[in-house]
Amino acid sequence: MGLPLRDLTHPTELPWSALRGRLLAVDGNNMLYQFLATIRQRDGQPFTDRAGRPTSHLIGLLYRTTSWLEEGIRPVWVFDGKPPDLKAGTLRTRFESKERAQAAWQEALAAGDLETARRKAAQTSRLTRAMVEEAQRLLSDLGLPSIQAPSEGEAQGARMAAEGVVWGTASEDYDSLLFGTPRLVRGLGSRQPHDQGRAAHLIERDALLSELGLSQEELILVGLLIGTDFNDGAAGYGPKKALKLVQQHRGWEATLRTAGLDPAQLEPVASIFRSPEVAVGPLPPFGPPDEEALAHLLVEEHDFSEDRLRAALARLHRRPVPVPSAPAAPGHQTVLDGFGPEGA
DNA sequence: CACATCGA
DNA sequence: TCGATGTGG
Repeated sequence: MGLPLRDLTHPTELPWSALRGRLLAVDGNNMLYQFLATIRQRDGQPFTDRAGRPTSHLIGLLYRTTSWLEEGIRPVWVFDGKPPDLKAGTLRTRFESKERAQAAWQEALAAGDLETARRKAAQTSRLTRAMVEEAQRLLSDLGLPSIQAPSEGEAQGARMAAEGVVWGTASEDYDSLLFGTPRLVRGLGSRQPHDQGRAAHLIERDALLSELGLSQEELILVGLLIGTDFNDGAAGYGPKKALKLVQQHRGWEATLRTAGLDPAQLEPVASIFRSPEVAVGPLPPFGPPDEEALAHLLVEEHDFSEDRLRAALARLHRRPVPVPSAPAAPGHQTVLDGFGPEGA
């Protein structure tokens, strides 16, 4: 998933407390996928309700968002819409690797190798439309906004961050940097002991660009060379070699040709990053949780323990008074310019 | 993922 | 009291 930009970045540590009162566009598909991969039993079986429907995504969503809210982090979940046609190859490759993982999972189980079984099972995770809809229902019952992007969620989040509607984007993938997010927060899930100051990692686009001596256009060029969800990349080019080539500033076409790529063919890929399809409209409001609806969804429909739900909800009542997070450009009418009323 | 439980 | 391990759904 995503593109391997990690080696080019130098993230700074970002304590959760630094995010208090801030709005974050959360990559919903990315997060839910992580939950499906991680929240499993020893043999790799996902958690299910009594009807056999998976619940791992709901477990992760409930606990993680209540943790965030308790710290005053204000998540705006953004979900993928229709993938660009150019993503078809990536989607097919992912499907095939899931099939292989499925077989490897069964093999490991038969061999009694639980550790391998769990790892392979994680790779079989599939996020269905139904799971996303349930997650959106859960968010709505929690009183949290969610946004359905027309296409890539990372693009939608990046635009919202660039417009100052949210402070930054949260994802484990690096795609939103190519989409122009000013701030990417990674590791918002890796929790440490509750008291011992949890920390995420922050990548700031401006700092990244000046460190690498690149423009935003050139960062996209690096992406095209190493490969994105929408193109294969140049043979023999990884992050290091791609960066080195682009740093020679030979221009768009010469750079691609040097790496054996066809500039004309890559133009549509570049335009996905430069001017992606994004939604325009008011930011849905935050509101108070609907505890009855939550009990119905989680306890009655999906067999959650009532005690655990209550414990999770108790953390919402402990949440700090929200500090208004300043939009970057007050007074300017831009996409998603609305700020709903604060919840209780 | 977060929480409960257990043994050093 | 704390890391390791188990449980929840």
